Parts: sequence; structure tokens; C-alpha cells
Amino acid sequence: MTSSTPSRSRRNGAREDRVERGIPEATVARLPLYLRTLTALSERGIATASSEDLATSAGVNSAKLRKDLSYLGSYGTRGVGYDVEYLRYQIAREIGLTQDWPVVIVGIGNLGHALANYSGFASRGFRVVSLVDTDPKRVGETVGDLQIEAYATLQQIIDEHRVAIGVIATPAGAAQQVCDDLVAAGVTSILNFAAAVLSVPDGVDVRKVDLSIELQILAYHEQRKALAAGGAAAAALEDGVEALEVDTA
Amino acid sequence: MTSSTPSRSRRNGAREDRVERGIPEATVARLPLYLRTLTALSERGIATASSEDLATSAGVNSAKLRKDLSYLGSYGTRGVGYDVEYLRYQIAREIGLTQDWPVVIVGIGNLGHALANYSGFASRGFRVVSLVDTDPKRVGETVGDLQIEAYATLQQIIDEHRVAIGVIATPAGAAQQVCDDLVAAGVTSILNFAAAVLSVPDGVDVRKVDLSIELQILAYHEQRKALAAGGAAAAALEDGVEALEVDTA
DNA sequence: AGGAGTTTGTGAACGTGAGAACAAAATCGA
DNA sequence: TCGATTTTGTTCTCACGTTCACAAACTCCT
Repeated sequence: MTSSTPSRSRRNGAREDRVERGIPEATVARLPLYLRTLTALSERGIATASSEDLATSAGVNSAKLRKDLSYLGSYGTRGVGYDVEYLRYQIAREIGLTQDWPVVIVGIGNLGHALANYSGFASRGFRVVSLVDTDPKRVGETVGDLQIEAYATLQQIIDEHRVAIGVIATPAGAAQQVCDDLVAAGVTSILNFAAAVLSVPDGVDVRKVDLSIELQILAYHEQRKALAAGGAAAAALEDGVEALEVDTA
Repeated sequence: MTSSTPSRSRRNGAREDRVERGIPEATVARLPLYLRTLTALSERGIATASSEDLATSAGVNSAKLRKDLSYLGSYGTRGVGYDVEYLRYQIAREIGLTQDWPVVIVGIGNLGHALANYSGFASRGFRVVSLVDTDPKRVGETVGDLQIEAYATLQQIIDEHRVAIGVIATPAGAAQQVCDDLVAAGVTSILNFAAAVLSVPDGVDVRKVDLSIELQILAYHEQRKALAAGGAAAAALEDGVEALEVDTA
């Protein structure tokens, strides 16, 4: 998914390695969580926090948190903990939130609307610079403090605002075409809310958020819980009866 | 996360093991994707598909897909492939989509609105039976074909409709309280859209969808790409200059 | 100054997941 | 009926991620 830059030069220094190889995906995915936790602590006027404190607030194991942070550098003080403000800045810089990221949203239906108004973006360095829809009837409509623009102006918008990140909130059928157009216009990161698998050239990152998939995963576990809690025999029957030998513990 | 039911009885049969241990999390997360792929093929009138076909459509490796499917049982035919309709049913049954899942959404702001109107839920066996909001002014308002109900009626709603899955779309500050109330009322699976870490008792599953985190992950990769593409020297300077030795390949 | 107490950073062990590779099982044509 | 061909199901290996456990490094108190 990430542009594969295999290790080219071999040299000492963990810091150097980080620049070369980057941070493990799993860690990257947690950094925003830590950032949010630190911001919350900062707002409560807390200046220093141990890995244990942070881990509890973030809902993770403290060893994992320490290891995650160690990929960024050695920003803690043994016997003391981490300086909240300092660590917050370091994580923000690492993720790239010390700069401003212009974002364009394509497809202003129910979800697009909600995303356009979502305050969580603006407060974290993301600026929705334009809303685009393929439906000409919607063009001109005001959402939040933006007007919906014509799909034909996509290229112009992306050039003008130097947009690198695009959000797709169209129906599934339109998603691949929109994706292709975004990529052609120079977008290299896409957040996809459409229920479709997007194919993109190398060097373009795609992340997908699929609401119904999340619910389905919950449903699977929910079903298992229901089965485990007494319905085992009935389930075996419904299942076709392979081996109905309930171990009566 | 999942209720830990360690292997109690030891017996042969992969099918038996599946029931005991369940399917790997990573596989569970992909089953809905396969399901969608199969539905799409079915609608195009395709009766049979090889693992290669399915894998391509789903955007995964074919070996991975075969291994995933093998956890459910042996539903393919060597030399032929999988019967689309049959496999679709088996996956649906495994996930628990042959039954209907009543869902309640709490917090009908921008996002709650969008979720309430989201057609992707209904089409996959999830039925939004009630919308709840803490703001008394919103109560009675119509969204889609439902009316927003008072927060105080939460318990009653959950009992009446036998709701097992709750969706939290409130501001972060209210999320934990709502979560506690949902759990107290009998909900055992929660999909959380609020930017907060929820703590729940054992036996309750939580999945979170955080839009701003997804964007931040993209931003990290985007920044790396920008750095890799020429800005390396400038970045090293800004970084504090540890060792500015660019390997000129 | 020195010892007791904290807390980080990391090495090592373990578990899970991904992908290559191949034997087993099916179809098809002669 | 038999060999050629296709495609599944599974084994094996490797990479990645998590957790434990502990030495190193810091503070604080006497």
C-alpha cells in the first residue's frame, strides 16, 4: 500500500532507520489516538504523564505505547514520564499535522453533508476547501460555509488549492470513476466511504471506511455470543447436525 | 475483545474447531467484503467463480481468499471453483446475516442523520428501529421514516425491539455515559463514531470508526511521499540535522 | 553523596497473519 | 479408461505485531 522503498543504504542510528523505513503501520494507526489523548490531558492542565497514564487514557497496553513512541525518538525521561506538550508536538510533527492539509469531498449526499460539517477535521489541520458533486442540480447549493461546485471543475480546484487528499462519498457505482479522476488530477491519498474496492496506481494510498462492514463484524460476534449462551444445541441442529455431542462441563 | 472461550474439549474435525475457536479476526473482517463481491457477481448473473476471480474482484490475494473460505468449511469444487449463490449464503449465515439485527442510533446530529438515512444498513439485514437524542428539542423530529425519541425511553426501546447493537454518534463528551446506559440496558455490541475511547465490561464488543484518524494516517503517508520526492535535504535541515549524508544512488 | 524508588527504552519470546508452493480432487477430451 | 488440465485446500515459511521482563537512567530523600 505504502510506496515501497526498500532499505537502500545501511548505516547505524535508529533515527536514520526511521527516516529510511518509516514507522510500522500499526504504530502509525495509533499515533492519532495518542495525540488526542495528549491534547485532552493538556487541556486539563496536566504537564507530565507516565506511559502508564497515557496508556490507560488511550486504552492500550503501556508497553505497546512505549514501543510505539520509541519509534519517533527518545522523548521521555526515565523516572519521570513524558512532557505532555512536547510529546504532543513531536507526534503532530511526525504525522504531518504541523502543516495544513486541504481536502476535497466528492459526492455530497447524506454522508458528504455530514463530512462537510464535521468539526473533527478542521480542528486537526484538515481544511475542506471544496465540495463537488456530479449532479448539476446540486451545484450552487450551500453546505456549511461552502458552495457545491461542478464536477467539471475538479482539476482546477485541485490545482488551485494544491489538494493532495480526496474524500469519496459517492454511491458505489461512481466511486472508481471519481477515484480515477482524482488521481489524474494529482490527488495521491484517498479516503473512500463508498462500498467499492478501488484500484489505484502505485504511489497512491487508499483507506476505506465501510460502515456496513463494521456492523457485520459486530453481528458475527453477537451471533457467537448468542450461540455460546445456551443456543448451542439449537444451532447445531440448524447447522445440519454434524456431531451433536455437547460436552456437559 | 471477543469473549474468551478457551478450547474446552479436544476432538477431531476442522468444523468442530471452528465452532470452538471461531474464525480469525482478520478473516472475519474480510468476509463482508467477499459477501459484497459475491452479491455483485450474482447480480451480473454469474453462477460460478474461481478463487482467482473472487480475489481479483475483492482486491485481495487468491491464496488468502482460499484460506479465509476454508475456515468456513469446504464449499468449493476443485477444478471448478465456487458456486456463487451457495457460497454467498454460507458466508451470510456465518456472519449472522440470515437473521435481522435491530439497531438503535444514539445522537442524531450531522452524522446520526446520515447514518439513519444510510441505505447500506437496511440492505444487509440491519434495521434501524429507533433514533434517540438527549436534546429534548430534537425529540419528535422526523428523520427518514422514524421520529427521534427521548433519551429516557432508551431502556424501553431496547427491551421492546430486543436491540443487541447500538450505534453512538454523539459528541465525544457524552459517549461514555451513553455507552454505559446502552450496556446497562442490555446492548452487547457497540459501533462508536465518537472521538472517545470507550471502556466496557467483558463480553461487550466495541468497534470504533474515527474519521479524523483515517485522515491523519493518510496525512502521514502523504508527508512521507512529499519528503521522499526531493524535499529530503530540506526536511533533514528542519529536523535538526543529525546526519546529512544523502546517498546519491 | 548515596541509596531507594520510578519509569523509560528495548531485547527476547510468543502469537497471529500473509503468501508461496504443492498435493489432492475434480473436469474434460480422446 | 486414462492422461492432461484446472483449481481447491492445506502445509510451510517468513514477516509483523504484541507482550513480558529487565537493565539503564532519572528523581528524591536522607
